Amino acid sequence: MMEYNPRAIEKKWKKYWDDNQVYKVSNKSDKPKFYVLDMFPYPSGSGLHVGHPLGYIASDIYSRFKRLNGFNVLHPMGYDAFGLPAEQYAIQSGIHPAKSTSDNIARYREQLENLGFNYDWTREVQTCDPKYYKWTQWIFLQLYESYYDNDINKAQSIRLLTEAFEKEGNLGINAVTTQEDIFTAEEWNEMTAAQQEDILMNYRLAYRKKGYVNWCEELGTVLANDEVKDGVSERGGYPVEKKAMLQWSLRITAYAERLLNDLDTVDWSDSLKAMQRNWIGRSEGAQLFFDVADSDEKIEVFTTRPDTIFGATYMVLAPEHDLVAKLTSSEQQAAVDDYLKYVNARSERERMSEVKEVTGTFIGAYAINPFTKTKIPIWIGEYVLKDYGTGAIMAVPSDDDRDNAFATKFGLEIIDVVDKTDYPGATLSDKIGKMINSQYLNGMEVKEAIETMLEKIEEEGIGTRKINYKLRDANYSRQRYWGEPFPIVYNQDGTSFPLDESELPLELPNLEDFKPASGGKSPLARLDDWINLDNGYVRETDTMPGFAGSSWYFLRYMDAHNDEEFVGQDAVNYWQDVDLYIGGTEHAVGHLMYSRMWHKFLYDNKLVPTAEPYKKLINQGMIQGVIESLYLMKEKKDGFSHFMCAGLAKEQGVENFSKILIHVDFVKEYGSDNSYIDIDSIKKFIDWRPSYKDAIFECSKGVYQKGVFTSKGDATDSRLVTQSEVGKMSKSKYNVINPDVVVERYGADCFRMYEMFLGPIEQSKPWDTNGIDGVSKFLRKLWSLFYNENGDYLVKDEEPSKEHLKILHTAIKKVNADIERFSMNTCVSNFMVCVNDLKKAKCNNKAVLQDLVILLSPFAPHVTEELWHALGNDTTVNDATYPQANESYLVEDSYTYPISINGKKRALADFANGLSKEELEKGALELEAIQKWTEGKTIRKVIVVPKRMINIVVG
RNA sequence: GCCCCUGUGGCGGAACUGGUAGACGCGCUGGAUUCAAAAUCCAGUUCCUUCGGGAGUGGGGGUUCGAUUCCCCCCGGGGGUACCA
Repeated sequence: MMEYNPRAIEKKWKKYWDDNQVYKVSNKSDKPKFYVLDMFPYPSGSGLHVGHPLGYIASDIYSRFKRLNGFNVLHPMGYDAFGLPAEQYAIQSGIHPAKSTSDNIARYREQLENLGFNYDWTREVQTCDPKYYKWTQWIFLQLYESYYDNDINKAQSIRLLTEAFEKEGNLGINAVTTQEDIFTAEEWNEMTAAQQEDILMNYRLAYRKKGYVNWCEELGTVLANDEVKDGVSERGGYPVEKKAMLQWSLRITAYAERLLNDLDTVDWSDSLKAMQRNWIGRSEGAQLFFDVADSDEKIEVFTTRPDTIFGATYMVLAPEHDLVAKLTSSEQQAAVDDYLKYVNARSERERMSEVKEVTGTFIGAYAINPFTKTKIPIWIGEYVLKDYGTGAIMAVPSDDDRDNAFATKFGLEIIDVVDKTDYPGATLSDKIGKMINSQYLNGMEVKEAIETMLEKIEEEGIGTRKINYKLRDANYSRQRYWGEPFPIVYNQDGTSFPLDESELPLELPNLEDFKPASGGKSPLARLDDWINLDNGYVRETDTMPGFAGSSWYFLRYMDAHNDEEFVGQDAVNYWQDVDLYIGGTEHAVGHLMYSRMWHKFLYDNKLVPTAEPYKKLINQGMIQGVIESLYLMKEKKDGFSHFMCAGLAKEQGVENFSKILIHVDFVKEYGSDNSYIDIDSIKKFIDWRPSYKDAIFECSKGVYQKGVFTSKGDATDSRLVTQSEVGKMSKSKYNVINPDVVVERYGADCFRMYEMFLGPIEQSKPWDTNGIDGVSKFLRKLWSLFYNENGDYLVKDEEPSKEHLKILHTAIKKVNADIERFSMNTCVSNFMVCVNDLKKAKCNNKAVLQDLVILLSPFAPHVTEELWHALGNDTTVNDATYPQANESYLVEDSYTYPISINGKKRALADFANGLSKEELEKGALELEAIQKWTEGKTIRKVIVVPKRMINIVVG
């Protein structure tokens, strides 16, 4: 072969890998296992851009590296194939989501294969495949048939619960539940089946309940908390409102404490763990009751600051609180009604964006402060949330910013209870200071006072210690078509029944019209034949959310074709858990939280051997794009749109211009300060945006309009400078770079190495196609160690020289260490150094080059497979043995010491290894370059660190 | 507001536990080869400089013989979260 030809080489070896099933992985092996997982992609219609494969390349390198080091490596891929976008697309286009999804999957597969990944495709899964979602439905039913036992701290069969109810009622049951009323065994046994079922719903881990949910009108569905950002839907950015609906939920709150504590056992980034801890939001405090004056009612509140109770001068209930109706006085009825009307009219978004403004109203009732025994007014206010704590607070305006703002606005009493004069600069959230105006607490530090009050509250029987979580149960119903149907039917009373396991999977029926049904229902609600069963029962018409299928997919890869179990026990006991998970941070609180919960549930049921699914997790950064735009004058010129060069626009003040996005493909030297468009580019732009066909394009070289360029001097072409900035790579920014295009030009090996070379995987960085030449040159240089320009094979099988071995083993040592710490960018640098040095040293030695080929193969699998065979091997390089660094090749007989005067480097000098500290000191002081600095000065100290540096302190 | 991450040449980025700041690559400059270009190769490239040196890792302080690295304060960028009681 004459020169390095990636296109031919890559095609050839892909076929070889395929024909020989090189990447097929067995569940039976004597080798230690290693499981490398990529985050489950949703196959979107726009395909992959260069940002997506970043994590896939890193995981591919690592899994190849592990395989070469003697591990049996599982590295699978599949698709999170149910989801909203396909359905939204179906509504617009009429194309069935199954069709568009499978088309998109085909495109993804093609793009992924193009990059030479070592996936075992025989294990591919798709969540929309009935063979897969049979088991999603099955796990849901296990959740439905379980409750959480606080005494043994794990999930238990609901059968054990009903047995206990039959014998002793629910008094002795310590379970996670929303059941408040106590009942005896007799009462339970006398209940109707429907009544019993209602009670069980308060215990089931998958349960159905009417509650306030995030309703998105535009998407026609309910969303989980993590799918709502800033009061709008994460997908699409549509408004979301709180709506009371009958919905399925998962009792993830049962696992809050374990989800929090077990974060200490996994190797994840601090920021990711922090996000999860925040989302769980654990806080310790007290739950206590305030009596209501002239009433039997009590108001239950949660507080983390029981020490400040002597400063509690009023109470606030959430507007939706149950007691509001009961406690409102007739005089205040009109005011309360007005206020509730106002609150209900406000969208979630308004409520969030106008946080600064305090609103509320007095309801005309009073509570008794249990410690001061004074009557304090009860208010309602938006700032108290129905679904956190008890939906009611004791307000301490002196020690809480929100209470303070409220009290100030409405003229409520403020009593100082914490003296912070000892702590200048301390804020209210610091929880420090000395107690005042608080009877027996006076003089105590806050910490001590909290503990004292907690004891006091329990002693007096007005409340208990309590731990609260921000984490809410997860909405599990979606009023959509393209998701897993619930294996649930209802009788005429609305009581739910699970389908029998033998009836699974409950397949998603076919549909032609994908618009939501009326009344906030899924399109499935229109399928009368499907809904209504012969026995008079009806089916659930909602479908499961996206996180259902993705919460356990990594288990299915272990045993993808098992028809008997969701995963075979032999398989799961062999593969255990995921050793390395690479993916973006966007799943921090959604997918990662849900799948951890499912895993813990399966663990409680002894179906998986580990308590956590993902041992180590790396968040890859985003690859950003360059966003290019043109400056368009806000005022038209002679009725024509008028674009101007960025330079001219800046002179005239950019506020007079609007920025019009332009496709980066049209821009010359895009991304640089000098990015510009010439006449050719302008023509492309006009073809793309025909509304600007008559526009004026003005730059310092001249003016272009309607096909004519009028030069301002002797220029023959336009050079209209565009505005470049770094931002998200996305279809809507017209800056998407398709990896296929890069691979076509430079080859997959080059693309893979260049993505790694851009920088650390965790960091976000901009894509710049220009830089790829460096990696391309490197690969050609590598090739040139094997073949000269005439195609002559240069490799010689002889004894390697010491120099060559040293170059090789330096690289082995560094690359090995760098892969282990996922520093792929420095690995690429090390390869470049190695090849540069071998080239300079004119190395064509077989032993040296063969080890180099193995070392490089995880990064550039195609070219190394070619060279591996060229070296005379006839099995795949994947089955080679990874070279180990031999320190004896690396020893030097001297070291070049930097010699500093007062910490500032002044000279370099070679000293033989093995010299004593005294000899090194003497040698350094004798140097001419050093004497120049020490002359006439006192040498106070000399620090000698062998094989590092010498520092001379003079004064 | 709170929490987490981050700040190094024109650019992407190196520098493992404190020890030669700027590896490697892009870009740029000069040169070789060429009729010319591409490709390739060689040399240079942090800034200032009176060519002795001086300054320098967002800014200011500190610890140390020595700080990009550790500590304190401040500023900028990114992400998460938000009336969470």
